Amino acid sequence: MGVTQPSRAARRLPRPRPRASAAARSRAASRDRLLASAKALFAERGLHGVTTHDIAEHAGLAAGTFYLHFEDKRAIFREIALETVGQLRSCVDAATAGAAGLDASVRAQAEALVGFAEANRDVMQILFSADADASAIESDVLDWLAASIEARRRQRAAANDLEPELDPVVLSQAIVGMWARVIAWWLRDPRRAPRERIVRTLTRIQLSGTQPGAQSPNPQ
Amino acid sequence: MGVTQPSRAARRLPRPRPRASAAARSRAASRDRLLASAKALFAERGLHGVTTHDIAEHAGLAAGTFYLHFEDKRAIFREIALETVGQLRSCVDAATAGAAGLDASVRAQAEALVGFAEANRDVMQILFSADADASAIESDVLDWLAASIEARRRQRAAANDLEPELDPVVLSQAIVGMWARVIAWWLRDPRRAPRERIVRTLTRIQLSGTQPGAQSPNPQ
Amino acid sequence: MGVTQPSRAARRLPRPRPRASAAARSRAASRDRLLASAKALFAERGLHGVTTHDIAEHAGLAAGTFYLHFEDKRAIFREIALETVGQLRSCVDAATAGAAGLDASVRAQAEALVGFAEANRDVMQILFSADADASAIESDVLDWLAASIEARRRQRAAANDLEPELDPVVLSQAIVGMWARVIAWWLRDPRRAPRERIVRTLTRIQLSGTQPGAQSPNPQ
Amino acid sequence: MGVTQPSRAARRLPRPRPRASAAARSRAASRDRLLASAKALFAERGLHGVTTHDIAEHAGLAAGTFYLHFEDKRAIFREIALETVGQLRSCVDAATAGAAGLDASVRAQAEALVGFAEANRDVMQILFSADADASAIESDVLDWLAASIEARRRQRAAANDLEPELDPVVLSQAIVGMWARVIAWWLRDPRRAPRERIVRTLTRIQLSGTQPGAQSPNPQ
DNA sequence: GATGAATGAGTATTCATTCAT
DNA sequence: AATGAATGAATACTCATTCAT
Repeated sequence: MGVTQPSRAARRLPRPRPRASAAARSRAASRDRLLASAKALFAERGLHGVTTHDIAEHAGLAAGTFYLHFEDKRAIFREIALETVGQLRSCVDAATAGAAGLDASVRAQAEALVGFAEANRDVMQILFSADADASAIESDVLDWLAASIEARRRQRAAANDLEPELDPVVLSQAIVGMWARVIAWWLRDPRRAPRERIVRTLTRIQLSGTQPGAQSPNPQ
Repeated sequence: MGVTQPSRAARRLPRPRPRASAAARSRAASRDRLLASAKALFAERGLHGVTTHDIAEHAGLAAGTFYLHFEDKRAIFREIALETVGQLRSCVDAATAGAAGLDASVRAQAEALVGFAEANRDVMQILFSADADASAIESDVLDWLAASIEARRRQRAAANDLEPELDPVVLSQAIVGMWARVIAWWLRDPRRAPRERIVRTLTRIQLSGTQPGAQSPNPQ
Repeated sequence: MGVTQPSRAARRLPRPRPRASAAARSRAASRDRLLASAKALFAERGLHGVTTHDIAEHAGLAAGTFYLHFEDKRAIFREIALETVGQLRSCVDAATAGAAGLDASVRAQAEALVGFAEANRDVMQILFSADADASAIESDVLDWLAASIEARRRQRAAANDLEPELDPVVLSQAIVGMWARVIAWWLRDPRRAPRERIVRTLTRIQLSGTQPGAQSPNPQ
Repeated sequence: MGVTQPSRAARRLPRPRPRASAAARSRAASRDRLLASAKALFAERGLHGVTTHDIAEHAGLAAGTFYLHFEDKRAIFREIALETVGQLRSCVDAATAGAAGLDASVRAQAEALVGFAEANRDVMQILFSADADASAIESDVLDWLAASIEARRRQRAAANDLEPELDPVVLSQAIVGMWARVIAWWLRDPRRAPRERIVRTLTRIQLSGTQPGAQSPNPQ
């Protein structure tokens, strides 16, 4: 007795808080289960290959429960996509922020990208796969990535007072295309190549495609 | 008996058994109309946004007629995709065959690709777009392209007796990813960049990402 | 042999006409079956008590077939209602057109109404019943009837140069309310009263409620 | 032990066992809120346009609470309807009880009806509207009203030793039909006519339709 | 008593596919 | 070969109702 007696404050809200939480916690748990199930199923079968029933069933819930948590199928897809884009963004931004110099920065970016993909395999497969239907999500993820690459490239060009030889817009599309394809391909079966090789390849191509003078050395 | 003999012109056509050809020609015409309609509609609305009724109606045919010509919806999609891949392949092969040297070859390839995309906008949008559901077509088009790039690369490496610095498999995935993205992006609105700039950008990146020594110039 | 040989004309369109008709006739027959089933079921169970599946099944058709013929449940309801209103209108108009004098006209109207109700029991039960949800049909049937009564009444008042003692709008609402209730009640079980008694009662009330001087006998 | 004796005021209330009444009062309050919400919502959107969630939410209660107070959706609808019918009945009975003579009685009835409708707009809209699905309430309200009119009429006929010219059953249906329609129409927008005009119209029609000799004056 | 998350049967609707004509 | 009406399984979504807390 007497051990860790509830404080007066705690005693004053005897049910309200815990009770409300019990339901709220259960609700949140269901929502999370639905999200997790959706991630797994979308990654495996694509947006069109999955029904709301599938998701609910996979989450151990009744069909109708899905609609207590999400507007409809597109809504859960969008939520997953947007959340992931946000995380990826932070992750890449953090990585490049600390990098000094172009080489370091590009490599850090590639590493962040690959690391994130590894840690979020399901979601990245959704995001970087064929079915990541731009119509389901308002904004195309890759377009956003391309835009952020392009912006950085322009900054650098301005700083160095260089006229970029290649159109930055086209170049950024090429880079994200490369990223998406390589990462989707790799995630489908990570034994296809060691992680380091992926990072290195992405880094090299991006760097060489970027640099002035990079194409002169081919004497052939 | 001699009545309604096919005209000389009709006989000149490669169609077999001229006597039966009235029916056969009509059949072929329907089939072609279905294919053309499917290309247009898939390009515009994607595989899942088009019904077999839509295709038949657009072709001016009855709903049931579709199934006289194609097994099912995936079959017509697959046929379009495979036919296009075949054409693209010939086109690219022809272009690179005549090119001397690496630079010329890579540029010829890029030109062939972009030219083909321009001339077959509908189909390429299908092939290189999000909805080109790998599950609908048995073999992924881009995988095939990647394989062919990889093969050429290995050949060249063997010929030059060079150990490629970058993994050819990863590299080829990167290249087709880049292609697909840039071309799909460009086809969505070709006024985004002049054709030549697309060709040049693709050529440069591929070349620089490829060459030994390409990364040395950035001494940082 | 030789008996009723098809005429040359008939022979000249051997398939086209009959063939097209066969499908069209079948289509029309299905549509009619759906309409008939809908009438019966709506009359029995009301708009909300009937599903599109019920209608299709009752018509001996598959669930999906319903949608080949009608937009949705409200559409078939609306079609039934509007068609019936149209017929009723013609019927009543025809009856009153031939009637000379007020008495005759009112009686003819009542007779037409009751006769029509008898001949179209199902549909009238729908139209004059509780469930004839004005939201399902754009315009309320009874409102239309009221408006037409009101118009006639105003005409007559103008002709006779009389200031109507009772508000024609209110009066017309009262009359259609009376009609709808009495007819719906009677149709629910026509043995409740002989047809003639219904006609007579409706006629009397309408006439007496209408006439100038009708209220004089209560001198109070 | 005399502690916390209910005040005299509380004791005057008809609630039993004052000690338990904190809970009981709260319970009754919830029930009342549900009833009030249901009335408002049913009047606005009809029986089928309102969900039990809607009612609970409008009442500021949780969804499940609804079922602590009512068997199901039809039960609350029925309760509202029956309670209202009872009130209306008393109201009309009280009004006619004090009236001397036929005219006065009919007018008093009309006044009571219209007054009640005005004071209970929500509920009367439910009761007298299309959606007052007779299947939801066991007994049709209007049937009850008709029966009571009919009874009075028969009484009077017996007293006066008159053979009624019109079938009292049919007549009573006509009258309630008229009432329901006019009142529903008026309540939908009371600015349509001044209250007095409604009362007067209803009175006149009922009186004239009722009286022997009422139809003689039309000499035409 | 109240809560509110969960249930699951019910309903509308679509669409790939078949088949009698 | 073509037609096009019909099919019916699949799917999204709703909502009255239950029950553990």
